Amino acid sequence: MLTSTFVHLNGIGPATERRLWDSGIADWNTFRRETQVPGISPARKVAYDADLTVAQTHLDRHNARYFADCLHTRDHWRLLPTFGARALYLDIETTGLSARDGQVTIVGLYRLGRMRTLIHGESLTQAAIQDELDQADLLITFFGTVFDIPYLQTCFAGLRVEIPHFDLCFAARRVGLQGGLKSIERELDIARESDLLQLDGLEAVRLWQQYRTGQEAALDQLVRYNAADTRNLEPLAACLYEQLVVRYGPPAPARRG
DNA sequence: TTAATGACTATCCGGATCGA
DNA sequence: TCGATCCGGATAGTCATTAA
Repeated sequence: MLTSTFVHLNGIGPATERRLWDSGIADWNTFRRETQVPGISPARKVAYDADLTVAQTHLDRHNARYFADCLHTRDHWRLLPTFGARALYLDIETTGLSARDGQVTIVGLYRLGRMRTLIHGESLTQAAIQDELDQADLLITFFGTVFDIPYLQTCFAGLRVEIPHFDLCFAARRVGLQGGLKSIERELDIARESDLLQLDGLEAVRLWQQYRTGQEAALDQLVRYNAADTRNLEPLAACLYEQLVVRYGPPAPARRG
């Protein structure tokens, strides 16, 4: 999918990219082999060839950060096959107040098949979050561009997010799935433990308050709730990716990594 | 309830093409 | 080579949506 992408080139949008695909130019190599491309002047063709060579170099070096900068966030989903193996799935819980007045209570991090839970007052530090981000190639959240990441960056000034960010909330909307994480999970038959089905973000706030008054079991349930939210982002991302490819990707023969 | 972002829409402007 | 035309990318403004 990534080597079929042309919208990162200055002056090429979705319509031109679609036209390229329809004319048989399905990937970077094919584009560069052509001596001329209809609708693109020879001078621009030379510039684009150079840009694609640079992009190929970064792809060969597995440099996801390059594509974070040159691709619109709307198109970061295209990076899933290439960088998904080293994706970091992230979900936070808070005290329920605004980022200025509140606190992060739990940070769930799922990477390489391993769940890590950072708890306020115990393991939750800026360094721990930064360490996970630095080791990942792709960040995947639900509504994280609006809520999780800005909240974390308010609580932990200087936290750097330099990797591409695939926000599943807006991806879901683009394929016609409205609603929050739980309702979309139900719609796509993504399972979670039955005793966690009734929980939501506000309940998570109450569980934290109960834990602070000494109820250890509340923390256990909160951690499991957060882990379910975080882990379920993986099958949700895969499902949404498939739908995005059908809707916005190249014709079937060109759909590769 | 608040804040912030993406989606959507309208408009503008630049670039490519084509004919004289 | 120049000018007219058209296409489409860029931009600005507005609206809808979601998180805890």
